[in-house]
Amino acid sequence: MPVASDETRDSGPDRISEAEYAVMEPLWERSPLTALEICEVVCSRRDWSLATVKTLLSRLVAKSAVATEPDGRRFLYTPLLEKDEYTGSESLRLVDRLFGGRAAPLFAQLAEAEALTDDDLAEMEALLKELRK
Amino acid sequence: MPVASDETRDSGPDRISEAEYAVMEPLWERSPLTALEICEVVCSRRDWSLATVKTLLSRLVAKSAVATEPDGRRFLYTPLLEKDEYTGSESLRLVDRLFGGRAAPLFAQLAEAEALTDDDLAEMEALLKELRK
DNA sequence: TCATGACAACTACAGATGTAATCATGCAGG
DNA sequence: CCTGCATGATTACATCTGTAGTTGTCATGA
Repeated sequence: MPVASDETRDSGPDRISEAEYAVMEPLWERSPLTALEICEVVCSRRDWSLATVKTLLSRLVAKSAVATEPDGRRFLYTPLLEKDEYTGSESLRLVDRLFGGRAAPLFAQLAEAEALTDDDLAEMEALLKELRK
Repeated sequence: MPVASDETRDSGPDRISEAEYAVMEPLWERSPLTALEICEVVCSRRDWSLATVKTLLSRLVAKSAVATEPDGRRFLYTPLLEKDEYTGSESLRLVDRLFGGRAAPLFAQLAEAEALTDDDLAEMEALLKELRK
């Protein structure tokens, strides 16, 4: 018979919150980092205390979004969830939820909000050309 | 001196949650609607009770996202927040948070996730042509 | 050796969110 | 006239989120 499943459920792809995302950012820039190094980056931007960063880090560890590696006294944190994985799934979620899975209306919205820079237009044009080839 | 500000703060553009969004959808399709009519649309999809829909409606009213108009015994609900307003600001938020305000990387992500249909590509191409004119 | 300081772990707590049950009230039918 | 259904209002409650304070532990320098 199979081993009785212990409580450490794999939990699937737990969504990470906005505050947690802020903690991931420095890790995506460079890793591994200590809690203090992460705080140096985000605590000023968000006016957080080091304790807050640590709480968020432990939640991220619980969600298997970052890994820890002991380094003597402290821990080094490394992202497990890749940035592209995250931005990709969030983007898909938005398109699905708000635009019925169609990307064109999203694009139209952004255009209407004048959120498209000339650079964006140029890059997208290039991308489109590539895709239709 | 200025009038002492009373407690009814205008509260600004309160964000609406995902569940609340589900209640807005039928209203954007057709309005005004009664709570029951809304439930007929969403309660099956989300496996909700009528009570849940009513709670969400009252939260939306509190956030000034929908308006009520008495109709004898019950209320008729009408959206105040327009769909485009919502999808637009959500889209902007996503682009800002995840892609530093640039839309091109978002589309690159979607392309990579193969979330762009041929129709999307065609529509976007047309729109691009329009925008660069 | 002993106090200090640096960390991670644990605890806290208010507000938002998801999901409803219960309360109150007024109209419609007997 | 009274009672029951329909409907909004009020209350409930668990979980998630944002934001920390407090505790326990160890290593290091006096």
